[in-house]
Amino acid sequence: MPAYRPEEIEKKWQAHWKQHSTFQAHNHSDKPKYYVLDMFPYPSGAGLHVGHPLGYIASDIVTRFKRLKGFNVLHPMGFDSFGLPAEQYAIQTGQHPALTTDQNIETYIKQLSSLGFSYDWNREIRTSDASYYKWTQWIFLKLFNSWYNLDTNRAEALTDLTARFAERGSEGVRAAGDDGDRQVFTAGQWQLFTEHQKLAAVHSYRLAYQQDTYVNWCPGLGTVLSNDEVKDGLSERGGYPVERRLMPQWNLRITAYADRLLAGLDTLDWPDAVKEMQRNWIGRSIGAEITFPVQDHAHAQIKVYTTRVDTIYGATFLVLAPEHELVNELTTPGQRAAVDEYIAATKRRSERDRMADTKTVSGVFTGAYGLNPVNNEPVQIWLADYVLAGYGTGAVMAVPSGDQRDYLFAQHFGLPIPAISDAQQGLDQQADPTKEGRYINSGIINGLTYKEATTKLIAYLEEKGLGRGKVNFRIRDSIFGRQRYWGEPIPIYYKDGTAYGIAESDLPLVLPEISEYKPTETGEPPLGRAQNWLYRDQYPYELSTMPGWAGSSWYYLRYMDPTNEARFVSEEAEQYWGTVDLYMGGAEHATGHLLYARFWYLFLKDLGLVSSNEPFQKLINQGMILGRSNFVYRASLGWTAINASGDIVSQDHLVHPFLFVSKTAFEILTSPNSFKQDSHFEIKISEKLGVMRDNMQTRYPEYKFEVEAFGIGNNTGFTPLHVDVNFVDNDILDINAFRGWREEYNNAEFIFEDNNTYLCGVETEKMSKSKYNVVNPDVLIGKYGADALRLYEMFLGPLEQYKPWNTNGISGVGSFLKKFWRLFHPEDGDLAVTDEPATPAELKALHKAIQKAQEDIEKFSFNTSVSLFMITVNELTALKCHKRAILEPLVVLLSPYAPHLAEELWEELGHAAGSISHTPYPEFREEFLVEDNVIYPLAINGKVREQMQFAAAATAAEIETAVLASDFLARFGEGKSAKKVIVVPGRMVNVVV
RNA sequence: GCCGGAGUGGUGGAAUGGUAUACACGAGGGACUUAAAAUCCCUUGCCUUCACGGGCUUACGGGUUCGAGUCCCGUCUCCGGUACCA
Repeated sequence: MPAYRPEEIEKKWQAHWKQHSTFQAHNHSDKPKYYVLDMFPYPSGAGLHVGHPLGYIASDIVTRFKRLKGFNVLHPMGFDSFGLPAEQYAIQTGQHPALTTDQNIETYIKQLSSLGFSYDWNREIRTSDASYYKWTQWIFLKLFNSWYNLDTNRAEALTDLTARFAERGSEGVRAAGDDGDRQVFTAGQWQLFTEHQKLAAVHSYRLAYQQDTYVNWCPGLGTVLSNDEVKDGLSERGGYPVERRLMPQWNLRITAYADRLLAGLDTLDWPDAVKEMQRNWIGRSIGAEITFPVQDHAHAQIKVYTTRVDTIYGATFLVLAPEHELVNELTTPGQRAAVDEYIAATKRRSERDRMADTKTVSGVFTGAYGLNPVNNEPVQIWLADYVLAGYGTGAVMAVPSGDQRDYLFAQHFGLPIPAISDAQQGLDQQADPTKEGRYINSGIINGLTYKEATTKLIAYLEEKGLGRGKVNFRIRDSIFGRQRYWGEPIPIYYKDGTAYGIAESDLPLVLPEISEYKPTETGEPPLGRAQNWLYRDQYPYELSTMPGWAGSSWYYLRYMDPTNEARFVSEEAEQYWGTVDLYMGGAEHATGHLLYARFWYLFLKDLGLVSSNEPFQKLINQGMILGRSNFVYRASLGWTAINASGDIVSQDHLVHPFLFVSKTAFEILTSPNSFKQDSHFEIKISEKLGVMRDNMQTRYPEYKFEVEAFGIGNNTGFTPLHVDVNFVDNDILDINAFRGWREEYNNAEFIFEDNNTYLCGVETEKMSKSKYNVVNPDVLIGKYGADALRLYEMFLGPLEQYKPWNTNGISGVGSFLKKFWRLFHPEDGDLAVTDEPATPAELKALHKAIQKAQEDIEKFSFNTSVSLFMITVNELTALKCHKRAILEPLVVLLSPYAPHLAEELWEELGHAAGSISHTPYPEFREEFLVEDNVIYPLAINGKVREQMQFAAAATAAEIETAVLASDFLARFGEGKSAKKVIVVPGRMVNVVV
């Protein structure tokens, strides 16, 4: 084998691995197991850019390393293949989303294979396959047929609940969810219920239930979105406006698990940022629910939720959400018109306006008064849209001296702001939420501290039946339906308007074919178009489909046993593989997927179907690779054309050439204080304009032209435009490629740098098509090989960090691989590895590498291991080392990073093809690192002055004596004497003077 | 606002409290070549000096320490997340 030719050896080994299923993981093994999971990709039409494989490369390195360390590694890949983009495309083109999805998956598999990833492709799954979504539907039915028992703190079968109803009625059942929605009945009444009535009574207990819910409705996409799919009031996909709307929806009762989801976080080895995001998302707060009677309305009561009961004497008014159920009843005739108008105005405001506009204070007085339960003081009842209907009770007691938002409201509407603590300060300026000091103006808690007051008030309110301590969560039940086609059908049918789950034996409920993917004319979801789509030929099915996160909430379990037709995963497989040991993926899933998947896992655990508490033990977020955009600077030119009779004519029909100025020219010409000495660019421009004018003259001889450049000396005359980074090398523009890019640039003219190149501007931005900064891995693999790309992505910097992509550096790892190759093939000829014994220097280089390579992988510090390999190869090259004893272990060390190269060299060294993947990792032997002598830096007061060599065995005292006996102090001590000598054995000596 | 993370050469970045700037890119110079590519060698934090050398430097200001990029306190900037959550 002559020179290093990645294109040949990479294809060869990829084919070998595929043909021999080299990376197949077995469900029975004596080896310890290790499960490495990549986050489930959605196969988008754009394919992969260089940012995508970052995490896959890292996880593949870990996978291959663990195999060498003797683990049975599960490292699967599959596709989250239901989803919006394919469906949007289907609506536009009429093409079935399954088709485009399949094509996209093929592209993904091709690209992933070309990077040399060691997936067990025999376990590939796709969420849109009926054999997979059968089990997603099955889990849904389990949720549908379960309730959450607060006494046992776990999900239980609904049949247990109905048995209990039959025996004892609804009395004493403590279930997760809102008891306000539930009926109260005796066992006798239950037994007299019709089937219909029973189902209605039971519905509000289910973990999957249908309810009128305020949703994020996105008219642009024709569907509802979950909170984590909405960013700044716009849909995350497509950027369409989103509005609040009350609609019947399927929901999953994730709130039942809020406490366990929160507590479980403490057991996980995850980035703090992700854990913190989940904590905030769950949003547990400890407070109290307090009832305010309403003046002149004997039956009306307003319940508020507060985390600061201690401030109740400062509550001078109440604020209800505009949607609050008592609004109508409480509004006095005098305020009726104002209230109606306010509610109407609130509805008109989109969610986005409401979020954008948190500064303006708005609200309206209802005319009614509540009574503060601790002192019977009347307090005004207001409406304002800063109070959310969905959180707490939809009503707050406003304490203007303690809460800034209440303060602003009170100030705006001229309501009183009484102080409640002797520690509050600056109340003429702003609220002070302090918990310090003693209470004042506060009835029974005057003089008490925060802690004392809270305890006393809760006891007092509980005794009077007007309040109780309560824990609240910010998290809401998850909406579990989309008014879309391309998703799992929800396995529900309706009989006389009542929802039934279909029989498990009838699963899967296959997604029917339809003629068009749009909603029906009557506004039903696309599934309304399905012909004769009825359960058992008579009952209509639910028409919404599951959201994107349904299939991805349990996929990691299916990989353990992907083809099982009898069970979602066999007990054996689940017990062998357990949970994911390393989960690699992006931080964007922090509050969506990662929370839903944990929820489903806990639910399955309650049903006894899985054996642990948390599905993902260790999580690593790979940072995003940002694009490096290049810019050209277009000059604004003013053309004048004059015809034969001397009139200025319109030029719409003429083609004008563009003029682009290089970066330095742009910077000088747009700088407001450019001086005359920099004016050579202006001269260049006016010369160039002359040439351009002459060219126009030649092209359109019927006119006379004048042209000038606008805006020199400020920023208006030049427009920075993104230029495709593929036309740019080291920020130098390829003029010919650029001219050929677009027709209108064919005749473009340029003002160059002084070295006659066109230098582009640079900025770091997200990688995206529209910014022309997307770098395609296929191109780089073609040029440098997959091994080089793998190494380079790791070499860029710490895995978790966000970092800009710059293709320039890849040549460095390219030459490293060639150097590595040359250790084996010095003359670019046949293998020249010798069996000579290794020298101590060579052994030291090798064992340093073995030690550090392992440490680095265990710390997920891949960038430093690449540097380490470079250093090792530089050392061995300098030592002219071509010895098997050194190179053979070194190939194994490198193999997780550059597997193709390693396989090839391994085979050349005489090993069976493909066997490097399961060979043992070289053993580190410390004795090779031991040196006879150590060079110590000598410092005066911490400042290093020179070096001195000592025997490695020398004691601190010996070194101190030797240093003081030398002329070191005389030369650097500035005549002072040593006060103290610090000797750090093996490291350094510091003399204090 | 709140919660995370990060500030080190022209660039990406390295550094168990112990010689800051490893490794790589880029740049400059040289060798080989008819030439190019490839490859190899030298220089490359900043200031100062003909040179030897000297001084300064890890966002900024303090502190702890024999010794701080690293630990502590304060400030600033950037990035990510989140937000009328009562």
